[in-house]
Amino acid sequence: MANYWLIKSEADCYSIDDLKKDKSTSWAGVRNYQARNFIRSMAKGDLVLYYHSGGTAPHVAGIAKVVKAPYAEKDPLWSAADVGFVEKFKTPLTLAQIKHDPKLSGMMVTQQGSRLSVQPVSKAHFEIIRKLGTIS
DNA sequence: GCCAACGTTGGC
DNA sequence: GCCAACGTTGGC
Repeated sequence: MANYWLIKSEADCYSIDDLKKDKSTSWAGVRNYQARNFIRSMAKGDLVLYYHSGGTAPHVAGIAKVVKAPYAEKDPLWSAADVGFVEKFKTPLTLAQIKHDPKLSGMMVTQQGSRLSVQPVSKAHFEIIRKLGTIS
């Protein structure tokens, strides 16, 4: 069964445009045990919300997918997975909008102090966000 | 740039 | 094993 995730990146560090240009990238360097465990739960084909943190209005910028199952980094304590570009949203969905939408309540990213850079997302939430981001 | 929230480190 | 100090994240 496919799972859904949300991964964070600072837009001026590695944005969805960078991912689009590169086609895919190795999602490595996560140094948080909870986030690492989520990475290890990823499977090829899982869909991923690509979230830009930082900036004036943090937002979900588009969709990526797991293109290579998780593997150990050089240091076997940590894991990485490869994610590929799927689509960039016509209308990025801001964190404010997510918080405001009752259908999206309970998402981990809206909870205070959630600093996890890799988070699970429910199928329902994923599909709502994809729909909202894709309409022009 | 500020600061609250959170995770990690390290002395005891 | 506790907890204070410290570093980092990330919204605002």
